[in-house]
Amino acid sequence: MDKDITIYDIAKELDLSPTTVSRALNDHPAVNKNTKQKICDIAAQMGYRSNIFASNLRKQRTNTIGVIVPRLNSPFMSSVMAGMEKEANNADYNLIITQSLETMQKEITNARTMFDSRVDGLLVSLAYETDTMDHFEPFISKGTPVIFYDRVIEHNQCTSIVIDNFQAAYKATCHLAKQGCKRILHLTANQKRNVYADRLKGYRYALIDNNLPFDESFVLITNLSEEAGVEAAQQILKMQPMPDGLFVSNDTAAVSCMRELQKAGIMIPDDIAVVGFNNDPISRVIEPNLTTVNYPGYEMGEVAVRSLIHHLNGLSDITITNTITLRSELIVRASSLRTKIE
Amino acid sequence: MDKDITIYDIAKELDLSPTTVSRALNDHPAVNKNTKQKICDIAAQMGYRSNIFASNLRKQRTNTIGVIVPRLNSPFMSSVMAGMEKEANNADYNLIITQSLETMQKEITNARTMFDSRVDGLLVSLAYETDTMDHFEPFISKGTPVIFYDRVIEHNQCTSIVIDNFQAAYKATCHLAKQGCKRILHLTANQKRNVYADRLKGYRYALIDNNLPFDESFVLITNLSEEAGVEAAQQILKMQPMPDGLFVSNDTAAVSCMRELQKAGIMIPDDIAVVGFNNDPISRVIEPNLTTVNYPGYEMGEVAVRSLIHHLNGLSDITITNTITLRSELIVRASSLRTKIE
DNA sequence: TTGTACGCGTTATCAA
DNA sequence: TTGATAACGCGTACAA
Repeated sequence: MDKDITIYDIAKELDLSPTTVSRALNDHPAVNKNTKQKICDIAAQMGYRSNIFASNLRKQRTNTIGVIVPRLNSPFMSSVMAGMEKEANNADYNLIITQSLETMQKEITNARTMFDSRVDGLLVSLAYETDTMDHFEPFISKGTPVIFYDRVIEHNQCTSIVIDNFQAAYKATCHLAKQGCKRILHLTANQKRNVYADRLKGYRYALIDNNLPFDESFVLITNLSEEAGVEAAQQILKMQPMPDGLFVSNDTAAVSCMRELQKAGIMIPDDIAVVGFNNDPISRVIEPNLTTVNYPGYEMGEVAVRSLIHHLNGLSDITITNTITLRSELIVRASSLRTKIE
Repeated sequence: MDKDITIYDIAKELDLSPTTVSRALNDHPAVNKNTKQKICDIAAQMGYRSNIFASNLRKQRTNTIGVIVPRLNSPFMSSVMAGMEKEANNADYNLIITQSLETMQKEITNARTMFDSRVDGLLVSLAYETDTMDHFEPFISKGTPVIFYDRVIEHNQCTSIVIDNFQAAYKATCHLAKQGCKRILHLTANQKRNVYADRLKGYRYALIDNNLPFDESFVLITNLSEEAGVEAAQQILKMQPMPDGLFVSNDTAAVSCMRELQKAGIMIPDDIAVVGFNNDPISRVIEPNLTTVNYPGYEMGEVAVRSLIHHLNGLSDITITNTITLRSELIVRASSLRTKIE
């Protein structure tokens, strides 16, 4: 339990002032080259480590970015985190990460923690049920930048980073229609969240543009978990006529739903064609391979952190940028490719 | 960009001393009930938020835990992170997370960052190539607890949290042997890491106990990526005689290897029986479903944080506890279950 | 080029 | 029960 070395210890050792030591250690130009060398040498030798708290307290800046994420353990979100960590690390920022576990209550608590931690900026993907933005106001009014990613919300002071969920869903649904599907069911989640609302919209417009009727009962709102996929399959099996196409808002639910349908003897894609969302690893493993939308999570994480840091460095202004949209694409695989069209 | 409210502002407002305000806000017993109420009320009203840095600086404690992880975006590691975050959140600790990306260089840099951030404790899973512990010494000599999880190393001051990799591999290999496999190949990773060294050992002992010969060329050391699985399959296809059993140290590589073998017309499990490791979601999706070792990542994360916090609170002493071993189990699925034994 | 002196916001100590 | 004061370690305006 050694005592920490401070700049005072170094100053005493070299008979200099703490000021000079501080300057030397921070590459301040106004310090003699030799002095600087001596200071750095002895600092290393004594095992000096700067005290971040004292420094932060003084500088009113933390070099820390707060991240609020619904869940850490999904393939998509863990890719996002990986991309964020890489960029933050490169720019010498730390990442404080918390999960809302899809509840607004935890999201509010997390925001408070982030605020108390004086993060320089905040990256947020909203929980399913969040329906107020009050917990982010303290950041806004303090001038701390807030960026939303994936599950975003319109806010005139915040940038959003998204993919074009409407377009992606539109294309996915059109693809199913082109494969001859007439009764396409959409399995998705809470309509409070842009990602799911936009996808539903894309689905509806695609139906219209393909002269297919919209049926309220063909939209299933769930939490998109593995279990939700199974339950959806059970509902689908009871429907008559059964849907002949399925557009699911994530791959987890798409795959579990497919498997449950297959267990019941449904042939995919011939009886029901299926499209998922995210391009998770399982989508490439399920048989038949799942058609899905490639969602560039890693890049989204990189872009989010990069934008935030740019803004913090005054190189850009996120209060002007409204939305950054990343490219996504439909990856067509066997689960939706019909050999013979009806 | 409002100015932050401090305890001085509150003190002035109520004509009290900052000391009393501080006490009231920290539930100190020696403060009048009414005074306390008044202080808390006005604090809330003024939007006071404690400055963590000032507090940390003064208390020499940060309520922050550092986590070093090889990669964030693997199903196993993201489960571990999720478990850690949950426990940390519950105990009012923050988590600073960094990835080493499997390089020792980054791991060292990360450790420095953590040290500078004055984390109260450090949780580490080692990179493939790490072969010195020097970067953790500063923590040890300062009395900051370090706990290793998953990829651990023997250290007389640190607890390790693991599963019994030897036993797990032993059982997996014996299972293959019982299925009639005579030539079992082991696909694994860098032997510097306990997890892979122990599994190789378990594999070897299982061979011995089943009267099967050990063949150096039947141990493939890779990075266990998806590509590595494909390359392994290509090597396997060239072998003669080909192996008839395959024990792979993670599911990612096991699955990609299986698929490549299947493409070449190999029947699984009849030509080659396969066992993976981790119980990732893909293991339940691949056909035939992959026999694998269930590795409780979420629990490992919880246990790691819980142990650390217990230690920090003086409720236990991790310098005494050598190792915490979590339960793991072989999950037998179709990829290794032979209908007819040779 | 170097140094003096103070403030960042909190908490611990001691005294009243 | 409350308050005055110092200290945590660093960075910076100002002075030399």
